[in-house]
Amino acid sequence: MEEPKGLKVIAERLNLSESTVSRALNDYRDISARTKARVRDVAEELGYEPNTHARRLASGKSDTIGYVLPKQDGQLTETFLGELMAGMAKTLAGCGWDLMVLAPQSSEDELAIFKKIARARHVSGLIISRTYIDDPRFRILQDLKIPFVSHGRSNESANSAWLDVDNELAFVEMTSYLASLGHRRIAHIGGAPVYNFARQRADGWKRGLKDSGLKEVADYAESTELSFEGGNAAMKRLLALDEPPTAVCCVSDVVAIGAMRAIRDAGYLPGREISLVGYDGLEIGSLLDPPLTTMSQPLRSAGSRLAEMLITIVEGKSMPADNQELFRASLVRRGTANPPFEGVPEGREKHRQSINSNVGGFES
Amino acid sequence: MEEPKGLKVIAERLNLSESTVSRALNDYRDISARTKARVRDVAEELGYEPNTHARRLASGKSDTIGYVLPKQDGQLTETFLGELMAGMAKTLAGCGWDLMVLAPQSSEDELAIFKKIARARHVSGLIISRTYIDDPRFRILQDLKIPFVSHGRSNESANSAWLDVDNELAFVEMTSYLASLGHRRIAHIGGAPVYNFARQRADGWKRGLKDSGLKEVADYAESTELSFEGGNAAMKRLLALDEPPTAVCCVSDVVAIGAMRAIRDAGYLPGREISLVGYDGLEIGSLLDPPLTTMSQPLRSAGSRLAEMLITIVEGKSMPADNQELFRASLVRRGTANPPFEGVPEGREKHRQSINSNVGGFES
DNA sequence: AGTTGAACCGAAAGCGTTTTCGGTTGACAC
DNA sequence: GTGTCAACCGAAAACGCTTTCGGTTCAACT
Repeated sequence: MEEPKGLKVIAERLNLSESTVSRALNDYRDISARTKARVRDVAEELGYEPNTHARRLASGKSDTIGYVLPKQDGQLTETFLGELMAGMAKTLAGCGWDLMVLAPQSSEDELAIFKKIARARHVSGLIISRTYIDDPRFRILQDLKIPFVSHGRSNESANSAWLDVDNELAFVEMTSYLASLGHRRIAHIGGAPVYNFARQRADGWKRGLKDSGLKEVADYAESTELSFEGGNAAMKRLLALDEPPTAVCCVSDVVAIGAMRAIRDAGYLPGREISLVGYDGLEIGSLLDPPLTTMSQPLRSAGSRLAEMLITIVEGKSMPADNQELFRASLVRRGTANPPFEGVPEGREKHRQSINSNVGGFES
Repeated sequence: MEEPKGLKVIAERLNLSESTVSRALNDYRDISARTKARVRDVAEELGYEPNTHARRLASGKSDTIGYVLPKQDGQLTETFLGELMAGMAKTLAGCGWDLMVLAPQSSEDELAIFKKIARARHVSGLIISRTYIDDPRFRILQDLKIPFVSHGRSNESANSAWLDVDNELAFVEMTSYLASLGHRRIAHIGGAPVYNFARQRADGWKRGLKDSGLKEVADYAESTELSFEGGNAAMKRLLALDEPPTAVCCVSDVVAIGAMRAIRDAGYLPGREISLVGYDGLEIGSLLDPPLTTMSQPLRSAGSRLAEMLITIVEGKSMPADNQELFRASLVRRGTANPPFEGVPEGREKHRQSINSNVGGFES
């Protein structure tokens, strides 16, 4: 028993034409309220669900947007992906849109994907992330006339849509906070200067120094890769300076944790001899010893907002340049940012002794 | 100047019919090699890209599979999502398939999504994760005749497709490893017993004890939520026992890190007085102090394999029950698993003193 | 010469919607 | 009555592809 689906059955059941049924379901206003109600009832009763492909073919819309996963330099263990995508998927679903994931393997692959989308148009818009200071994707997407929103700004993003966290402000606050605790020698461990957020954060640090009347020391501006090892290595370099900093602003929690390790290895206690603040608000930071002070940013709402913005752009209801929003990060005070250490050297010695008493079998 | 896309243009350029062009591009074998070549050349030259919706409508296939995000109990900060999805998206893209993300907000919502898919069929198959011991979704999806693969087994998964890690074996190995180091009092901090992996891991621990000739102590079987706090609280309970364990198998790295905290707070050093092993292989564990010994599982390849399996099932090339695969986790020896501590009490005292010298401002 | 059968290709019927364009009502005003 | 205007609804043409069903050609085999 084949049960023929579709508008057809509904139409036959009601002695209406398919077109009337279609318009009734889509709430056209040249269909009487009574008819609409009857149609909806029958549709409900039959469990009717429109055929997505037919609808999209006929209407010329795709009701789909794509999220471009960051190209994986190494492992793709971003903790924010889940929250971000959940935020997007939820709001999209609310409007009947779908979320598709694109996972380019390389820049060439990414370009090929973009070109394909530009032609096939089976995806109406894109959300990109991990933006670079000079990010060629902005122009490429504009040239290809693919609507998009970026999670993060770029030099190229002046007249495109974006949602970003005010990284600079966050690092101004971070730096000022450390200064207000009494620190005068505040360093910065930044990320690779290709990433736009890395530059913004470094700028914030510089401005924070200036605001607090501190001068910028060139040796205090470190830059490293966004990993534990990166933070570790950078902190080691800072510690080797003639006059090491007493506080460090870290570009990310992961880097900060690497730095903590270096601090420990040098026989100090993070948050005591050397204060530091991370960025990301990772839950894991709260369980470290001592728990990592950090700045946290909203993620789910960001995903949601990104989706909203993109939809209005795709539908032509607003211009890209009118969709630029700055979210704000907030300081999470935990244990690694404290006033400068005034203790006697013996504290340091004692600490080194016990912390580093290696029981054997430790590999790192 | 409207440039008409489609098969039509190609057909006209070559004086062929649209149907021939279509079959040429789809490599039908009743088209001569010469014609195929000519068609492909022109298609290439024109930058032809078939209209996805038209193709799917005509063929009745959707070439799309959906990944169901874990329902978020709390924050969705799974570190494995990125790798897993990248793995899926990559292999899917290789076959011309799309990956769509579904983010159910609740169980009811999830059911609604399933029902919709069952009717609209715009998604040909699903990948689900975070399976429960008794997971209603297995039967629901079978009843709705939606092809699916689960990442993780369940009581209900006997004749459905799944890919899982041999959690039990992993924990047997973990437990045996600790026993081989000389531990006799080995505890387990498990996850909520609704999750199937939690049960498997607990079972593995029990079997590992038996294999090593150790007897299972009821008080050593802790169960908690999968968070830092959960691990922390469970470890506190273990430490409060008359005869605390000397080693602990933790259901996840996150839980293990929480446990480490409790160990420290009690004045001990993880890996010295109390050994522990986590599970997940999180990179972050390697930068802890001491670095966390753990079991790591392959993720990207799992995502890739899940996608492959689902495709063959959707295409009817294999039965669900024939697609059941067990991956294997591997031990990552780092710093928190060592032979039982034989030291004198003073070591402990010294340690407590310096570790807990609270500089002030620590919140946790 | 007639038959057979590959090997190739075209015509045309879908696939299930949306949307344009008219056409038919009936009410209401002139 | 005739004209006008809403208010409703139906016919039919897309949308761009796939796929079935033949049809033609030409070589090879009786």
